[in-house]
Amino acid sequence: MSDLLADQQLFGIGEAASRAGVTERALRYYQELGLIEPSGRTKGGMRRYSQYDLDRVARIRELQSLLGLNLDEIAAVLRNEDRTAQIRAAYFDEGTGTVEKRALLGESLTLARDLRRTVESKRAALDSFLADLDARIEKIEAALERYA
Amino acid sequence: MSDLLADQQLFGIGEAASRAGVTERALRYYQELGLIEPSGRTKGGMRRYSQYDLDRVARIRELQSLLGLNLDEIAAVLRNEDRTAQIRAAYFDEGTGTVEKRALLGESLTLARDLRRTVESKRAALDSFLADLDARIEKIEAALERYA
DNA sequence: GCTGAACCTGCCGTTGACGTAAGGGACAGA
DNA sequence: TCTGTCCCTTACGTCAACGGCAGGTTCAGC
Repeated sequence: MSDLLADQQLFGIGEAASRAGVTERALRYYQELGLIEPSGRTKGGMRRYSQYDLDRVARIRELQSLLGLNLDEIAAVLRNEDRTAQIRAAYFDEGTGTVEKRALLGESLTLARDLRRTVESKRAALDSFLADLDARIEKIEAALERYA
Repeated sequence: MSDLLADQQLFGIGEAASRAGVTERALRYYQELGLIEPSGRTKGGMRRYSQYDLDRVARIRELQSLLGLNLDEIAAVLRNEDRTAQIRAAYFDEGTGTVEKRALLGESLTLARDLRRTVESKRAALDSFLADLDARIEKIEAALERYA
């Protein structure tokens, strides 16, 4: 149980920022835009971040650097993912009817597929870029070969 | 020969901008940063862009959106590519000695490989991102299957 | 030669994503 | 209780990548 408590560890904004690899200002800014909300606050009003929060920050950075989304678009993606989690919760709730469950799953699937399309098109572009680059490299290597 | 002339067609900044899918302001800004230089000017000083110039703009946008490079980094990449082209020219020049040629090719190869590393790491990250997403999608689909 | 559209060079404005400093409270350890 | 460090909110500053004028010039067609 002490392990469980250790797992529930909360961090101040300084520690959280350094673990997440961002600045404190960035964390406050993300919060301002509604991207994250620290899991708790001390009685005095100081932010306390959980590992879940840190993972969420990592996700934000990933969406930023990998897909080039701006923070508004990221907010939308995160809302979608939160919604999916919500759906999962309702899905496992005995009180949810079958028809309802199917609707929820369908919605969830649509959201995920939308994101997938975005990512896939990016990947395709990147692949063809890489192919071009490889062709160029091979040409140069072949030229060098002829001189070796 | 009229075909050749047609191929050499030059565009004003308005037409060039709309063809490249950017604004006139952006074209002037890229020029300010040394990313492009219109192939010519009229006697009165108006910019004239060639197809080569437009391709270069497309490349700038690609590096921007695909790799997330800023304009300074793009300037560096373009300088590298220009250098490679220069090298190719020298390479086919009879006046260039064998040792020199090999050095030029080596430099060219290094530049291309550097860029390749950047692109490849990005692709890897994107791939794992996509794999995660696919796993999520399959889970949802499986859940839906059980209800069909 | 005239006219309307396209273009020129400044140059200040804007937007997104934070940076940074001020003027205070909160907290943990001695 | 005191002290050093961490943290709070508020608010102005910054940097990249352009946007958008103003005031004058050039060009293409008639």
